[in-house]
Amino acid sequence: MNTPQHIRALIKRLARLDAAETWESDLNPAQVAALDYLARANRFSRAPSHVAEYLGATRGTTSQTLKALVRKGYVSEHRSETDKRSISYDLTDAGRTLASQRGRLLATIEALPNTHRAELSETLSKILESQLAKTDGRLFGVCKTCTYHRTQNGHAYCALLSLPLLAEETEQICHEQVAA
Amino acid sequence: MNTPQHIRALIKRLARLDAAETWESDLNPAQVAALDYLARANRFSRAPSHVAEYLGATRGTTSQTLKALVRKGYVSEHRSETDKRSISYDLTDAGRTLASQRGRLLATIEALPNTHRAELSETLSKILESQLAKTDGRLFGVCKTCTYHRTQNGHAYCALLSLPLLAEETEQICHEQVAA
DNA sequence: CGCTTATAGTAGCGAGTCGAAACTATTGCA
DNA sequence: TGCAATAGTTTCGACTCGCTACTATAAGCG
Repeated sequence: MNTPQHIRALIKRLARLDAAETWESDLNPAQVAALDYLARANRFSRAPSHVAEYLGATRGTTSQTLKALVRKGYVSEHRSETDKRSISYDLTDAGRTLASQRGRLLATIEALPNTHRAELSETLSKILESQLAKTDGRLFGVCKTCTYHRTQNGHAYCALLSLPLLAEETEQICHEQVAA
Repeated sequence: MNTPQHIRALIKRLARLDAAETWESDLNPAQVAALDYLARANRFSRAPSHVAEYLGATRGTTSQTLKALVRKGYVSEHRSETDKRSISYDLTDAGRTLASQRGRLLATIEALPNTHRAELSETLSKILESQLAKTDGRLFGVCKTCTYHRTQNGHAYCALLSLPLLAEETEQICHEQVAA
């Protein structure tokens, strides 16, 4: 019972059952997925197009989902000064509260022994990387694991954008991230 | 990077990107999930309520999805003689063809080394079992791994339904399955 | 036996997702 | 200066989703 078919079925069912749980709140699965992404992404990666690429959806669809989150008060829109086309979405307090809620799947994963978690993380990461390679998708990895991440006398710095970074920002998802 | 949050995100993103791929066919993700279940389930487990429970959806929603599959010609309806309320869905040839198509995720999993596949299968199964225990959900495991599965002079037999089974049926999903 | 309750499946509703295509407003490049 | 690329939005039709209300059949029990 470790056929590829079986493993795929496990991944899909796990995700599906988790998504079904989501209807208990006032957000649907797509809205939860978007909110969850925004909660983990840095300030350069919270535009509709970034959410769309991360979720594998079109910009049009994502635009609607984001508007729904604004309407429900979990997220706020901020237009950029430098590029007047682009928009960034920030979580509101309500959004942060909702995003930090635990959920069954997380609790189950937490209960796993450390060694299993490490193996699981490793294997799933490999699978994701292979999948993304096939579609020219980006990894959306964490800032501090990026080739462009630098540290100068205790301060983090992005060599791609030529900008200083806050310590907590280096733990966030960046759409520009390239594995070191 | 093997925090529970990260692992959950990996599972959900993998499933989401795989679901996005299904729009390339003329079936949407829910329809593919239902078709995929029907392709793997035995003759006692292909009713709308079984599909609904497996997918974590309501009977109403599942009913519509199944009707869509009938309309598109991938599945056919069969009413039971013994219980006139119940219906079973069978795949048509077109349905079987579609269900056997490979897809990127499957190919990626196939490319994994055997040991990693075994570990992955084991850990994901544990997670799924924990999740199902929390919601009183059924495992929908394979017939031959069930407590009620018997073998009498080379022939398979179900001790719950008191019925003889075909060899290939013992490899299929059964909604009554209880892990031995 | 008949009556009540449980079960199996369905229809219709309103909100929202989904991709696709057409559209506006910027920005960037030649 | 002009034209192409980019960022985001709108609208469309098909569909999912949970929900409630409904029909038909079956099963339990007095």
